[in-house]
Amino acid sequence: MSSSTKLSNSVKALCYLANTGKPSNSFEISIKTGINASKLRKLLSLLCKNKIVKSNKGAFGGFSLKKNADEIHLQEIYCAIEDRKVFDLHSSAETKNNSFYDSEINNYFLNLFENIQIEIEDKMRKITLTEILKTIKNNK
Amino acid sequence: MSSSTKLSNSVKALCYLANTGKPSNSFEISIKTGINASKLRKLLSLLCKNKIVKSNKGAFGGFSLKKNADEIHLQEIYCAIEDRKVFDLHSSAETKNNSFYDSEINNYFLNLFENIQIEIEDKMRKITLTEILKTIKNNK
DNA sequence: TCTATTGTTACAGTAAGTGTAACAATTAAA
DNA sequence: TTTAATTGTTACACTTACTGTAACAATAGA
Repeated sequence: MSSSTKLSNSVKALCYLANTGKPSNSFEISIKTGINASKLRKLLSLLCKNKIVKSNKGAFGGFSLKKNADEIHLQEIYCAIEDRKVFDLHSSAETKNNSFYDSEINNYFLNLFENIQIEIEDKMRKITLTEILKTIKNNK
Repeated sequence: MSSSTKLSNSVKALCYLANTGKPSNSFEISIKTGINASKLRKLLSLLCKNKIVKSNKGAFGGFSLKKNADEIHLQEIYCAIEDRKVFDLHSSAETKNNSFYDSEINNYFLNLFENIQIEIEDKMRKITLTEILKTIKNNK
């Protein structure tokens, strides 16, 4: 799954959980969202580790939100499911030659990409699940 | 090449061209920057099509800047070499079910990612090759 | 005409992503 | 305590994308 597909799949699942209120297992969420149940469990287990979602094994178990929808923001969802950065500079293999400002330019871009990453996350930090739910309901 | 590696390789080549002043062929740039000559020609041909670089075939040909370094900004380099977006929502395969706000959530993210893309490009539009050269020389 | 160079295509090799299945671990209910 | 349901994780085959390089046609100046 690409980083953005993971994010939108996670939000789909979270929106469903926010709407139903009650705990739902991966099969139920799979049917309602169209996302493969195994994929869902992978994503939701990451969200569990980050205290966004609560899971219960065993009979009548399932997933539910661990916080209110207005306390969950996009940035923490993104961080929970994504380890990689948006921009990813492969400065390993080709950078053994220290010719012509090589490392200076790499550093320049590492710095630039880091700044961009911070801005994106700032933007996402301002968006809560509640707002997303509101937006999509208005557009329906 | 990942999108960011392409960008930094392009900037490396452009910095070299800005520094030497005179036309240089792909082999010379390859030696000085450590980037494969064939790769360089691919990148530089894209930059040619976008009027950033000038190329001359035949004996004593090569590449040179088509504009002054302070007229070349990062955003146009990025656009010249990159067709893909930073975030890329694969909304094709899985989205045939129109279940549970599926298309609404996809639209929400398409819109969000588009806004982020615009902000990144705005940021890049403010950075010229001259500034990059200045920064890397200061950090040397 | 000849030589140097770009621009483009092709290709083999590698790496990464995908979707699914399987199953161990766990938990709650009976 | 047993049973059934469910998560969490691993494995795997499949596909797709990326990579680096080579090759060579097209081109243009000497």
